[in-house]
Amino acid sequence: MTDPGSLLRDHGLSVTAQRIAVLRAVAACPHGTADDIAESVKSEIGSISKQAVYNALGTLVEKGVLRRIQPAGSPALFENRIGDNHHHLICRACGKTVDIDCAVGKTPCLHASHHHGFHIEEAEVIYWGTCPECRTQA
Amino acid sequence: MTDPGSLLRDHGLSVTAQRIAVLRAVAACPHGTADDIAESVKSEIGSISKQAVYNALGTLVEKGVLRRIQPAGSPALFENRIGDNHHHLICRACGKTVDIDCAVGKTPCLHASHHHGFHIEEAEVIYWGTCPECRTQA
DNA sequence: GTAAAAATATTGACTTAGTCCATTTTTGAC
DNA sequence: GTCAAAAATGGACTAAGTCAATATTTTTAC
Ligand SMILES: [Mn+2]
Ligand SMILES: [Mn+2]
Ligand SMILES: [Zn+2]
Ligand SMILES: [Zn+2]
Repeated sequence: MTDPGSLLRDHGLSVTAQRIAVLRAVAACPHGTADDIAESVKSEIGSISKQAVYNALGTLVEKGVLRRIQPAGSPALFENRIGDNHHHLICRACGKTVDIDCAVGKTPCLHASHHHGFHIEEAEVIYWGTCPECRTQA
Repeated sequence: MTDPGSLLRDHGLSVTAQRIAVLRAVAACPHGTADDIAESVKSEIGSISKQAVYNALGTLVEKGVLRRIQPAGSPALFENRIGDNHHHLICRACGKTVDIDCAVGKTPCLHASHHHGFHIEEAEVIYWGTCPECRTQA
């Protein structure tokens, strides 16, 4: 991982213990919720306020350092794998989330057939299914 | 529209004033929120409880009569256009939501490149962009 | 048509995933 | 080191639902 301090400085952000810990936590739990991140940060630096977690995550997403995924029926998930337009496959039963490479590459992989005059910025793809573990249980 | 009474009966559901009104409301406001539906129902039959709205919508989605869309940062939306696997294009600025015909056949992106042993049931696609109105304002 | 059983609706408390805001603390620039 | 700007904290507040007990309506059986 890039040094969190430089990463923050490179994006014009002040370097705080909380932001550094949040960056480390996201690296440690990919596709973690704000709550997962908070727990991980607490175990690393002792304490952090809920608001600081949301602020750090929000700012870092804004700067393009992190990516936020908001699957239906789940709190938002965060990851630091960015810039490759990858997608997600989520288990409907247990919520397990895995990365799926975009079959087409790095450029936006989907083009709406008729765009109604909209300017399209992103095509978000979520695959829903059942993971191997949940499937054997059913 | 199919007669709401028969539609309910055909799916083994009891026919109640609330369910009929909810079906009419969804037909009247496609991509409406539970709240939109509730307002529409109230103007039609006088009153309905919040819970009855959620119950009716939930049951009808379960039976495949309605479809629920849950875009990031928005309450769930409901529609009665089902069975054609169409997608949605949403304006980031104002939330305007329009239908987009399914891209299957046009892109390889709808088939996960590597499915990690999951059984994939659905590929959900949401296009994010800016609608013509919001674009001229910017 | 009526009565009992089953399904549904109502009400109000409760929950989750956040946001808002006033105050305190930390950071970066000089 | 001083000071202004930025960030963190704590606590109240909100939106979008869910839960559970009770009341009402609908269906089924006669
Ligand atoms: Mn990912
Ligand atoms: Mn639609
Ligand atoms: Zn699973
Ligand atoms: Zn718009």
